[in-house]
Amino acid sequence: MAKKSKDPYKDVYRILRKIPNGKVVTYGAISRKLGISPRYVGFILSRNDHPEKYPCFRVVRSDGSVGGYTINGKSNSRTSAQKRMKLSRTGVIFEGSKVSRKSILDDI
DNA sequence: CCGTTGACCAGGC
DNA sequence: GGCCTGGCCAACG
Repeated sequence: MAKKSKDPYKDVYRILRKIPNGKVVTYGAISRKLGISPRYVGFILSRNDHPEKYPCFRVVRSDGSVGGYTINGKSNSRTSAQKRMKLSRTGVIFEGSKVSRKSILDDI
């Protein structure tokens, strides 16, 4: 049941830590789990204080496209390319420009 | 209090 | 694949 967290930031980071290698979660799955809007999930990740420390690159859009990626307030084609590289390096399978459905955890 | 903005989602064309 | 619309919740000025 999607109960609202008191500290969505903390819960998002906790979820990131329990994603196994070679898997990703969607913004929607997190939003349903925490009872917040998917937009807010992205907003939280964009304000990630430690982009190198937390595997925020393991969050993708529901259609399998990688979505955005912000580092130090910068988001552009280069950072999204980094996101894809990190994903493939951790074992995530790509089908063209999208993440394979098999690599996506629809529920947490 | 109100309007705008977001690393989104689902549905339609 | 693209574009648009309505909805979502919180943050910000």
